[in-house]
Amino acid sequence: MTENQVRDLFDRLHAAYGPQGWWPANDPLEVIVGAILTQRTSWRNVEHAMRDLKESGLLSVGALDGAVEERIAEAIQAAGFHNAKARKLKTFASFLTERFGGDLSIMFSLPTDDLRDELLGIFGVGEETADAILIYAAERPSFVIDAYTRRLLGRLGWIDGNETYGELRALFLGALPCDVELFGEYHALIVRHGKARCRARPDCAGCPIRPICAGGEEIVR
DNA sequence: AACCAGGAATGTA
DNA sequence: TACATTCATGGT
Repeated sequence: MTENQVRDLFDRLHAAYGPQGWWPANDPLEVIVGAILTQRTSWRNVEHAMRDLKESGLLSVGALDGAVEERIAEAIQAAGFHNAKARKLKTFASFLTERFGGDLSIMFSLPTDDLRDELLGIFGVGEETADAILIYAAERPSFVIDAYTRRLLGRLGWIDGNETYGELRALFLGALPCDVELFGEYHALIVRHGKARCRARPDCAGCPIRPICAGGEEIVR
């Protein structure tokens, strides 16, 4: 995967689908909650769970920190893995409360690298979730590598499937100008493309980013 | 009706 | 480091 390929792919996706305006949430906390809820889960189910969570009055740092895990789990049941995710949400809220007085803007005032390390130290926040929070909630430059990204790059024949998360992230960051909006749009476009086309059509028939996406084996996942 | 969806933690070797 | 298991709902 060359740097030119990375830049060219963005241009094709952007030409095909236009601006995406991600993340689909109203405020930074909703981005974080959504990022945790969507782990290995369809966005449709996440929207359902977010609605129920809000209607239960639990969509705030204070409410999540104060609520018992079982009540959170009940509210987010539609998202799947609800017990595990309830623990993650409560852990995040508790961490934020103890360490930063429950104020997201204080945590987000950390330098980007330190902020990423802090996020990765929180139970339930892995690399993808941390990068999603960095870009879409904290508005810091980073890049999200997810299943859609690996699937697309594999189908394009640009990767062999053994690359680590950090390696792929570094490839994108190294090939592009450091621009939060660009990074956010790029990932959103990859997801959009994955949902719209390549998943439904294994042979990539009618793929809007042809000719670079023109069939081939689905190598990863 | 099997298959999959915008992962992460934990345990084993 | 590398790989398996667990967590669980809802749409197609």
